[in-house]
Amino acid sequence: MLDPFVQKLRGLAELTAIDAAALERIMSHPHRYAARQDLIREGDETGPMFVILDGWACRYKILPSGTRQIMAFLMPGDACDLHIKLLAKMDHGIQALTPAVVARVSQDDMHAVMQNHRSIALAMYSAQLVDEAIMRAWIVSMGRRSSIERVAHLMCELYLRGRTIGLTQDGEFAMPLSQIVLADALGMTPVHINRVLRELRLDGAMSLTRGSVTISDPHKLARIAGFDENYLHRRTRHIAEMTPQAR
Amino acid sequence: MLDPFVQKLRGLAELTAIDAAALERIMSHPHRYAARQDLIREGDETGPMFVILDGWACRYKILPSGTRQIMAFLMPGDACDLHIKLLAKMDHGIQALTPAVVARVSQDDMHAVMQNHRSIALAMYSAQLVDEAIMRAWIVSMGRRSSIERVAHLMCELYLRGRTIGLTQDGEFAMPLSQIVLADALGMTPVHINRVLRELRLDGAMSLTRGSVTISDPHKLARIAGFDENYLHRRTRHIAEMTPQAR
DNA sequence: TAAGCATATTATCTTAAATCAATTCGAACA
DNA sequence: TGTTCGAATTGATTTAAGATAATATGCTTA
Repeated sequence: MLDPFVQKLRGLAELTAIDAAALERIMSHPHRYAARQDLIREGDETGPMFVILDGWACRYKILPSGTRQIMAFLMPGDACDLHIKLLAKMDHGIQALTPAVVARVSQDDMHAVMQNHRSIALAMYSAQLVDEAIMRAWIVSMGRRSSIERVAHLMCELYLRGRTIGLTQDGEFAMPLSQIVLADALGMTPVHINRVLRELRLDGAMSLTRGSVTISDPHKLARIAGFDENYLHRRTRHIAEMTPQAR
Repeated sequence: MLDPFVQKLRGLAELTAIDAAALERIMSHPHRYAARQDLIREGDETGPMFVILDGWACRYKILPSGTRQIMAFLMPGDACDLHIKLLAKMDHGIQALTPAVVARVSQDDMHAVMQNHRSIALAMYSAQLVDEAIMRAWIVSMGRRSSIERVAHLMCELYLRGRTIGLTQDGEFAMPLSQIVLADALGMTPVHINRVLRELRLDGAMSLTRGSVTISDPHKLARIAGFDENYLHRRTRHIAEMTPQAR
């Protein structure tokens, strides 16, 4: 398995083979989680940094009313919470959405690697800045976009993120999120998500089936979303490459 | 003027007088901005780190439709964008909401100070983690809270943040945000914000007047908001101290 | 292969918040 | 000391999305 973490960081900084080897060393002995299993819960003492190697997870919070809000999706290659040990307790939970393989890296190991490998540190800090930009984009979506724009925008984001780590093939995207999960992320009801997905399908923009998204018309989807990929801060622009026929 | 930046970081880590002096050194020569003036605009090349010394600012984005979404409020003591130079361009703007005094710290200066003052580095990383937690709390609010809960939640957050840097006195809070600005932050219309504020006033929870908030019943306000202060990761709990008569 | 259960789908009805439209208020200033 | 202009307030109407409910579909697994 080509390490998706190394693959992702390579999109943010130049990593040598030596850097990559150092990363792989601290990520040996990954743990397996079942779908719906918590990696860590709200209120738990903060622990190691997690790196998702396979499968998807999310950050989430359950409100007193019982409703859930998902605040971030974590896909292979994503790391969470560099420096988290500085805080005492988790203010939210992290849960596997599919069966997942996750490395747990101690603060000390990570610190040592970043000290000895300058470009890893740069890549990690860049990744954190991009994660913050993604959160801001979610705030913009929830505040000022209609439901169809919001769904389209999230799909554009996830497609481009998935592309970096090889989850896409032409307009096909391996995305294992149920409509219920999407609803919890977008602050909508599953019923309404379903209606919006039908509209996007009839529009010929995209269609979602169990475990997979087909982007039929990337430009239409991006237009509906008002999508501007700048916030993902990739080295090269990719919207054009969302087109199935582009190579 | 007691430096609000030092005051804030002291809430996150133990700083010696020497640490404080080092911070003050790199923040000499602050700039003045008028209300509505941009510190930096979306699309601009990334610049120095900003530290708000006086006044309020916000991170914002203008959508193609012309609507604005505010993604964060910056008050005295808040720093933005440690490491920002790793990214090429700003994906959002930062604008003064009131006349403001802002220090601009170069990446190199900040790096040097963090190298030589371990506790400053720890405080800065903690501050960044708290900023991320605040963004996540905003996502939760926008996704799953009603308009009255959202307004109440934001007020609780700002009150506690303002408290750290001395903007509050008993139940009185110097908060210079107009209803239009609040609307842009909460993803609502100014008209609806106004209706919600009336409801909160009639409820006896809080009332907002030009430049100032009076928290009449902190516990009621926190109850309406479903407010749980854990995400602000303060050393001590403060909700009780929101009560005017508490010392 | 049938049962069970989560997920998806569709229709109907309700509601929270947006939109539209006037005023009113109040600080800045000419 | 009246004028001006942005901000605040209130009412009437519309609408996007929620709530409810009734199937349908399709994996799992017994």
